[in-house]
Amino acid sequence: MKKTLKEKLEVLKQKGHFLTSSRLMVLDYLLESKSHPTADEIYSALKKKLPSLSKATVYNTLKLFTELGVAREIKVEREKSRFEARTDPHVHFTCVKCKAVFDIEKQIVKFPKSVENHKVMFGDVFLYGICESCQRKGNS
Amino acid sequence: MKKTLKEKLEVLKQKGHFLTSSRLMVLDYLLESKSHPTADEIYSALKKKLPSLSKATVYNTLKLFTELGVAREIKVEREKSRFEARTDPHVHFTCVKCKAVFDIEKQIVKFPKSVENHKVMFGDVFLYGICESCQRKGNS
DNA sequence: ATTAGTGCAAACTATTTGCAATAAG
DNA sequence: CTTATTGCAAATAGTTTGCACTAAT
Repeated sequence: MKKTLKEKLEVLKQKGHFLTSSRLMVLDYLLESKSHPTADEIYSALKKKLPSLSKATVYNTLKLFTELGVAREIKVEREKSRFEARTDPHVHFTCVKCKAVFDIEKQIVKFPKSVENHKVMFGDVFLYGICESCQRKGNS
Repeated sequence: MKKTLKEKLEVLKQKGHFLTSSRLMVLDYLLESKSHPTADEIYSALKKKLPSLSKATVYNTLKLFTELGVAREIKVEREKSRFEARTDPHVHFTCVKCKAVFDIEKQIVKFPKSVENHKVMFGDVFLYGICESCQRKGNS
């Protein structure tokens, strides 16, 4: 279910949404980034290239992408959301020291279709600990 | 690792914290409740019994409990935290319709000690879907 | 030309903080 | 008595919203 830039743009078009430069830039930024950026990080990074960009537009864009399934919102910290362009199911590891979020390729769970009479549609697995880099720094 | 009220109060005492009526009430409320209440829900419920209670105290108390491992903060919605007195590992199921959060007793994952060179300390599994009650209501 | 999208500022929500008053030990 | 805890109000952080302006189609 990994989609390319072109495929994701196709989703926008087909649903009748305009291909604006903010949308292109946010989508491109998400696809390039592995760091699961926050709305504010995306805004700050893109503001340099597109000085007219406003934070509201970043939020609007991320909301649209999330609704269309073009991006995903990750709730590893309560205070702020992080976003990623990957929409295929995968585990996230968050470092409790440096707060970095990593994608884990190894599939460690297979979700059941139902549990205790509730119908399961999707699920998230969040692991927390000390990342490789912080372990090396003795930052534990 | 399921602890009783008395055991949890013991943790407070041993760390030199006062046993105030707000703390007793919040702890008692959490132990009685299966609904994973938000800070505001706890505040509203207890305000009736203890009219002098302030929201800041509820937040202070929940923060202290979380730090001491007496309660747990659950981040199923980004906007607000939910809390529970259970601190043993277990899966949470959230209904996307009614937003109710259920504890799942069945253990569906066993976390590895490390993944891709990161040291795993703990983890969360969140399942989302339609709960039994909403399915019956045809609320899907 | 239309109307969706943008930018700005103001509004909103959940949570935190500073400080004087209060109560647990 | 002493100092942790409380209650209040103000502050903060992230996100949303209303509205006039702009730009994609």
